[in-house]
Amino acid sequence: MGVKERQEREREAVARAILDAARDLFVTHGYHNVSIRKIAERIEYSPAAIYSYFPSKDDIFFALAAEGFQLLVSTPIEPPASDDPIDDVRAMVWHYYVFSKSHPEYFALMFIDRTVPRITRDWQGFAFVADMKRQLHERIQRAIDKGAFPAGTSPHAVFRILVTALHGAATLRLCSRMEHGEDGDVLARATLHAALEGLRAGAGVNCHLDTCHGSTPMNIDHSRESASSGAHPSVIPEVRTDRHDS
Amino acid sequence: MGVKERQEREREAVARAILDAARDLFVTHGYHNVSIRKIAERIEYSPAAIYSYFPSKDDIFFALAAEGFQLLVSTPIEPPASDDPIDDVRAMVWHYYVFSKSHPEYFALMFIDRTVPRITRDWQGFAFVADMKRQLHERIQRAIDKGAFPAGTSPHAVFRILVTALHGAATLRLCSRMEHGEDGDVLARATLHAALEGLRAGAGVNCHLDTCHGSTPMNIDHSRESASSGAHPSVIPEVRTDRHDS
DNA sequence: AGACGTGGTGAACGGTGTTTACCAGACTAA
DNA sequence: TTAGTCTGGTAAACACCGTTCACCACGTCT
Repeated sequence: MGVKERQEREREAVARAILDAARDLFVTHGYHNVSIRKIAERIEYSPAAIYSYFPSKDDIFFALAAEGFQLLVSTPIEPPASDDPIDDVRAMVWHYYVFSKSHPEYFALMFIDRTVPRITRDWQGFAFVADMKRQLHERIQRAIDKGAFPAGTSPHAVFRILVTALHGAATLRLCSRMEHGEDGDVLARATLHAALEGLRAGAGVNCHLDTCHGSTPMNIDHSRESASSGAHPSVIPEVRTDRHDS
Repeated sequence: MGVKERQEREREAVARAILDAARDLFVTHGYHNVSIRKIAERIEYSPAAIYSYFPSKDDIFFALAAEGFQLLVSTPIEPPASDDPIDDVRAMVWHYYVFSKSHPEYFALMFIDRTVPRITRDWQGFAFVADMKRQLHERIQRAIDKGAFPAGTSPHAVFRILVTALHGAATLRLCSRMEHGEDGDVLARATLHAALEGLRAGAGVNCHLDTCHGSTPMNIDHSRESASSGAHPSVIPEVRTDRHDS
């Protein structure tokens, strides 16, 4: 009777094994240096077998990206250094940097790699990430209400500016573009500190970054929407994963 | 008589053609989607011919990276908006962001791509980049002397913090990790502004980022030197280009 | 017991970076 | 002029890659 159920379980187990093998290999060798053949060899299946679990290498990435976001959201944030609401905000964004250190390959997959397939707009993994963002906004708003930032400061601006600044430090470190002997943590802390002080000095007042209040910062495929960029209209080349239809 | 000279010229012309073709293809298709075969086809040579001009695909990258730094240094900086020394500093670092927009593929090659070969420490292209950095430091020091930043502010800290913050904005934009509808220029300006205001408020005083005062922020191969990192010692996987000897 | 369906396979296709044996033609020296 | 050398370029091969497809064996259902 439980035949279908057992088959289902077995399918899931193999899919799990594929993801585990892919993750392990990605962590140690980097995404695009890992081949379907290597994954297949690791799980002792033929390369073709993988294609009955995932339509393409792209989709293995999608599944791992979802795991990455789950990891980012579910990892508990280190408690702030003091009761100062500034430190509360600092701890929240610092979480982003810590994640880039503790899970570098997930971070690279999710936020850096340009050779990785674009996540399509209607991706199921959106909801819980949006939830997290809402929580962050609320806590920032509370800090503003307590007077940690000048009245009129945009919580969204605070969020984006701090994440952007830390993203710079995280990517410089992760992509080995630090200066010789420079300490990534020190640079990250200093950059975050400067941005925080600037926001305390009023840089987030009347600062409208949100033109639409939409999604989260992942590599979304916006190709169908109007390209509303600056002076250099469309110089940015479309970089995609290797596919045959090129 | 001038035979050697003519041969030399011809060699150089072909090398130039290879680099031009590679650059054009990289700009439109992205670095790792371009094959030696495609470059060879473009210049109407056999793939093997390229290997008598460049030892590997890696070295074509090195040559292009050198061109990129040359481009970054030689492009004139947009004049500052006012006589305020703050605007002078702002204009200098903004140059970095503008470069990420006007030459996205060079920027990605030089500062983002983790799949690109590491530049070895004893690379000839160092000198003139170091020169540029010295000039920037001097201009920042002048701004400090004029009172634009608090006395005791470290010019090196100003430089690194501002570049790091802008690097975040540039990479978020370039890697398509902006929020939906967000304007890259607005985010970049806001982040830079916040960091500048923070430094004006004293975030750069007693801020020692330079442990060694060494190289420039490119992907240097530090493999021979002691890895002096933070809490997660060596989690960062070594990501290298596809090679057979792996 | 026999038909059916599904998961897995080997082999292939068209691509990749790189190496190698070889050749035609330009140059040089006798 | 002729013989020899040196060199730039090539075709073919090697060992990979992502992906597809015809096929087969086995478990399941009738």
